[in-house]
Amino acid sequence: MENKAVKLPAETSRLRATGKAASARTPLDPVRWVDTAIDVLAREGVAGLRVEVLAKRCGVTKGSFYWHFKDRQALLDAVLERWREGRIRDIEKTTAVQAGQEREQLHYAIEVYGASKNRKGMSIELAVRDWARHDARAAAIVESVDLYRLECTRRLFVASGMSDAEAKSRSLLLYACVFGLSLMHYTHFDDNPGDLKQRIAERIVAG
Amino acid sequence: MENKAVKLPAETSRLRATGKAASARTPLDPVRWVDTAIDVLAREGVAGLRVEVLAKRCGVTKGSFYWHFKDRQALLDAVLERWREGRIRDIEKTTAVQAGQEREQLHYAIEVYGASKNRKGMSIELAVRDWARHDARAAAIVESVDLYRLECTRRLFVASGMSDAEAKSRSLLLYACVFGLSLMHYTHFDDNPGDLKQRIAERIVAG
DNA sequence: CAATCTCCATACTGTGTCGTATGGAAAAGC
DNA sequence: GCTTTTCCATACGACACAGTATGGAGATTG
Repeated sequence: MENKAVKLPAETSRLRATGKAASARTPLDPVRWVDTAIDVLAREGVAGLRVEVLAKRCGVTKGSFYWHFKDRQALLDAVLERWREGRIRDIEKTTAVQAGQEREQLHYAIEVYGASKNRKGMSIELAVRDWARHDARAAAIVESVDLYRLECTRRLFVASGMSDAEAKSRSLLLYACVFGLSLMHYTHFDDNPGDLKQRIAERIVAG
Repeated sequence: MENKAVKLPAETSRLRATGKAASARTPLDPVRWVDTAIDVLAREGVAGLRVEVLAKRCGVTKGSFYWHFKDRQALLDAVLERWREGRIRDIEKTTAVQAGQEREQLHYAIEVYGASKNRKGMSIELAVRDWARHDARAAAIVESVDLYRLECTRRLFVASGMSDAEAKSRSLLLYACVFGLSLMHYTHFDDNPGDLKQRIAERIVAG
């Protein structure tokens, strides 16, 4: 009666993955709800995650929502969990490297976050972080993700020949700078932002 | 009829500055409203700036608010303007230095922002920055403040002997890192955060 | 003392939101 | 074919919020 949200996700998900488009009757599943929720989260922040708004974007009404989720908080939890899983996978992919290529991989990690192609990902990132400033659950998720990230890049710095203490500080510097840059507006500060970013990246990873 | 908000601010302000405590009849002025608004902003973000909530915190009702301000947006604008003025003054104070002490002053600037004593200031900072992600007026204010900050620290880096391009990148690195650090949760990453911060600061300002 | 002005309370409308209750159409199971 | 289950629409109550209208108490001014 209470945890309908976890009911048969694999089954319905498979059903939608068969290529059967949104025909006469294609039932929504929690996955779809979380998808659109993250979309809205990226553009409006957690305050934009309102039940009726999401329902309209899904082409249904609230009735559907409250069948799939116990309440609004259940959706928020699902969004957080999904975000964490995605981040963990992403970090593992980004920091996987063969020996000797650690510095290049660190540069790549910085570039990926700062890339303009990844604007949506960074919007989600900032939205979740602001969310975490007022919500304990979000804060816990963010902290766990941060710890994982910091640890992965720390290993890269160590593998590239740094001391453990230095590697830790560099790792923290890297992510702080990446996130900090994304919430600053420096378009009119320099006419060559590419050179700026290059110098900054060099300062972060160079020995 | 429309811009009551700018009505005699100096006069009423002077009246409250005479030491006359909140006795039987001490009228509120826009300054008081903005004060409490910034207080709420620090703890709940711009979403917490609701008219009736602020009124309750001021010990009055909405009637008072709509006498002093045209609407909610007028208060938000006043908050932004006040924030900018405070930041500009603060930057000028923080980056004023006699020749030869530029590096020490840069270290001091980093320390001030990262200090735990300045938590409220950083909360406001982050709240305004998140606000700017969804509001054009806030974005304009943040950009102007950022430009001023970047320029001030850039001068310090130049005065400490760096090239102009390097000074620009260091200036951006400094603020990006300061703000980025404040929205990360790295408490459990290292048991000696002081050493981490010291290394990071050194990496930012050292030649 | 009367008129006016200042500052705020109260009451109201209208909208947006969460959550519940209930019914109903389509599919699945027997 | 009938029943049950699945998934959603509709209607409703309760509350929070922005903004307006109006009145009224206290101070100020003439």
